[in-house]
Amino acid sequence: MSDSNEKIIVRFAPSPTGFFHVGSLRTALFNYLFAKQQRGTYILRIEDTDKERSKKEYEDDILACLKWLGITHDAFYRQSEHAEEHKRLLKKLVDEGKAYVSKESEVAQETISTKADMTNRRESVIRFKNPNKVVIWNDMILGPISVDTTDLGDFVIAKDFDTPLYNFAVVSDDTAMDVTHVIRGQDHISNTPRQVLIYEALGAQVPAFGHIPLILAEDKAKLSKRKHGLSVAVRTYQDEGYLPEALLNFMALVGWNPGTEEEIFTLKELIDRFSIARVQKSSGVFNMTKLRWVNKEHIKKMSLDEQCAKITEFLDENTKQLADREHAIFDRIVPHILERIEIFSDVTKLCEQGELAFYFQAPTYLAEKLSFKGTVLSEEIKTHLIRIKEILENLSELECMDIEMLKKAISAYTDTLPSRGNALHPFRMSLSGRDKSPDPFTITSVIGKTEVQERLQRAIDML
RNA sequence: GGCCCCAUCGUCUAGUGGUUAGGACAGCGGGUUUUCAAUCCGUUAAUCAGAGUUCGACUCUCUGUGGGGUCACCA
Repeated sequence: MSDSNEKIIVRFAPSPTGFFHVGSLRTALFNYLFAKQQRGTYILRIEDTDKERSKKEYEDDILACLKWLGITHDAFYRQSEHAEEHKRLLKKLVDEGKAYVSKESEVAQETISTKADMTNRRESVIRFKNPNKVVIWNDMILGPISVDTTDLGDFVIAKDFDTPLYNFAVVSDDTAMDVTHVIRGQDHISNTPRQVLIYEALGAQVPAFGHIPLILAEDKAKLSKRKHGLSVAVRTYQDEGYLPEALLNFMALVGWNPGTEEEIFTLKELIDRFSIARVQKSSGVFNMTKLRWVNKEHIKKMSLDEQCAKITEFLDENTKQLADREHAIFDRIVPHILERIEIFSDVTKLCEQGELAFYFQAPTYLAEKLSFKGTVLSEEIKTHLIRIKEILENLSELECMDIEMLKKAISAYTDTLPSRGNALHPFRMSLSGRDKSPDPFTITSVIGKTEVQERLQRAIDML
């Protein structure tokens, strides 16, 4: 553990070998929260030592996603920028006899496992001289862990002096950057003993380690590619209209809780409440349904302007044009759209399923649809619709826009009927033309008295 | 298989020897509703198993079982 007056330095070190993954996102988040809460430094370091697999495209994706999420770093490095330092330390270890250049030709035949590709193997590599001791560290999350490194053998730390491998490069960089706390996924536990050995060989201060639980798919298998329609790429959550803070909020909640019954947090609130001691030991399942719920809670907290802007962004072309032309109507639909979505791409679905069009344009439908449950005679329906039209006639435009007032006026009539549905169903159908839609009072409050009168008349004419 | 880690409702979790084992999401039921959505109320559901320690174990110990991670000249 560190002194309380020692400044905390953490890093998030993704390798740009794939699109930014939600699992990595949580590692970044926990590092960020831990650092920010204690006024420490959060470093972003791109681990690009694997020249074959690293791509600029992936680095750009990581950076863009992090920016979208609002996880801002205090310092930025690429591991490849530190080649000289890696080389220097590698030479130092070899000079001190703590590592050695190993000729592989003799050992090759027996050592090579089936998955290793013989053609890519070199005739010499740099191996770490394993002191074969028991390494113990007190994990910030898991508690004491001890591993006998004897069976690790003299593991390879570099292909040559210019090509360090992961375990060595990480220790070299973390040392150079004075990283005090290494927070990473539990899939790194098995790397830790090797790294501790390297720290000790370098005579460097060993940082504190905290291995956070992994995130699993619904079938409890590793979160990989597209499973159960769930994507692992952070980018897709942005594309689908999730709010960055909602995603962060949800990710924080799998593997951590504040110890209270609060569940919805802004990034700022997460920083205030976070505690590494309350991080879970066991892995958690990524539950998309709950994510959607969290997202909806965050949507509710947005300002009306923000909500409008976001909805507009996800309108399909056709609806967007209608909304532009009739923005007064659009403004009035917004609260009703909000009721029907959990993520903003739901808005696009609403458009595609025709659940918004009737607000802008009179619907077309079959006359028989006007009959409630198909049992009411046209003559009766006609009577009801004419009556409703008359009631509206006596209401002001303003009264029609007030759902409660309107409902009261119409109910005065429909409540006298044996079945209100006989009148209210055709009323609603004449306005929306759909089997399932918002109620006629809501629609009236959006489209206004005149338009309703017209639609009512069209229905009456159809009967 | 070796090594390491983990284990409370379907899922995320609270709980740190004595609780009717709490909350949230989902589910189910109901209220409100012409319908859908939304909303409100209610409700089903869990301590992996077996020993031990103890007056008393979800909680401590051991064993078993189950799940996961890792065993690269990737990171």
